[in-house]
Amino acid sequence: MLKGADDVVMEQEDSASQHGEITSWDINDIKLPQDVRQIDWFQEWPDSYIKRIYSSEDKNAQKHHSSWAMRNTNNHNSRILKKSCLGVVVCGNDCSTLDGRKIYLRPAICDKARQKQQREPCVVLACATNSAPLRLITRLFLTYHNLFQKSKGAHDHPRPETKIEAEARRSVQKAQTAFSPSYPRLKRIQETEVTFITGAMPTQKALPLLPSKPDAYMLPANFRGYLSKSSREPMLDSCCGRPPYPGAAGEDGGSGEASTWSRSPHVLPMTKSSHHPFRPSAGPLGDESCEETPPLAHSSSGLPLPPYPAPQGSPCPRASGAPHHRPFWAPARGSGGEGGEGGCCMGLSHCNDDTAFNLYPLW
DNA sequence: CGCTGCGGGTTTT
DNA sequence: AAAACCCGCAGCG
Repeated sequence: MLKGADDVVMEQEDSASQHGEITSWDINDIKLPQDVRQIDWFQEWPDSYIKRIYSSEDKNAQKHHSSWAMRNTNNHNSRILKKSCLGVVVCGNDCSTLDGRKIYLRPAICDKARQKQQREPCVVLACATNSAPLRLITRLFLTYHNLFQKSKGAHDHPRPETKIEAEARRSVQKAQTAFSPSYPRLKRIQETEVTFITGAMPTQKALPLLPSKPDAYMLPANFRGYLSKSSREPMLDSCCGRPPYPGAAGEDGGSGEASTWSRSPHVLPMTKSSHHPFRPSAGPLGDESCEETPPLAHSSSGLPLPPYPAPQGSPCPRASGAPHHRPFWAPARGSGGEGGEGGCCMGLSHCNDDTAFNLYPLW
């Protein structure tokens, strides 16, 4: 059944090898390579079939973080930690914001919390829906053996919020509830929406509610059909597995199965985490190789991104978390920090896209 | 309160 | 038999 996909992933593995990565090991190996020369940047959005080796300095790798909502899946092997993706939470009403974008919330990891989450109203203004059915898609598995990581399968759903974004949204919701218990519910929802959509973080609460990068959980209307028509059976073959435009078809090759959702550098959220947590403190490759960021020629297609060679082998931090990707209009946080790096992401394509996304009113 | 890792038990392949 | 899933527990922030 999955043989086709297996073939694909094998090709992707080959592709990874071409990048010089060590692929001679398997996560199930009792003895994993000791003399690791190639250390990978932490993959915040692991997708498709990828094997990576992280630095022992990499705290995200140590903690087995992922921006996908992953839950543990017991494989009865204490040496190996296996996780499966929980998918993404979408509005049960299939609602959209005024500009047609969808919201993609992060599923709670805890079962109880997730059930509770699904009883909560949609965060989108004026959406009276009380159900936000969870799309549970577990085709991707992450396997960790210490700092060795292997992902298998492909996400066939959009990226949800990052953990930090979800936490921020929750805290904002909570705060608003606490502040005004008698506040009309809808009103609260509206404000929550505003806050969460603008990406306000706990640490940024003092900042004005500037629009941010909701891209991670808000995708263009083009993706509507995907969710509304095939919310149960995503059409991998006809949709995600194919580049949306001819130009990208050539590079497709074996990576076709890989989800395009996660291939989108600019579908990445602008989060606090994006600024450091998912960025190795010191990478073996430095800041080079960011040229791997695709020359986004997506504007016409409307799709947020073109598929591009899988992230594996791409140590570009931006490719995995849009790190210092501050909106062009956003004030620099603090006086120093990553300010100096912000400029490197001011590529036109990114800016154009971000501009389009960020300036869209959502309510 | 929710995330994370662990592990026993069960179901599916 | 192996893989995947379900569930509860404990530690932690």
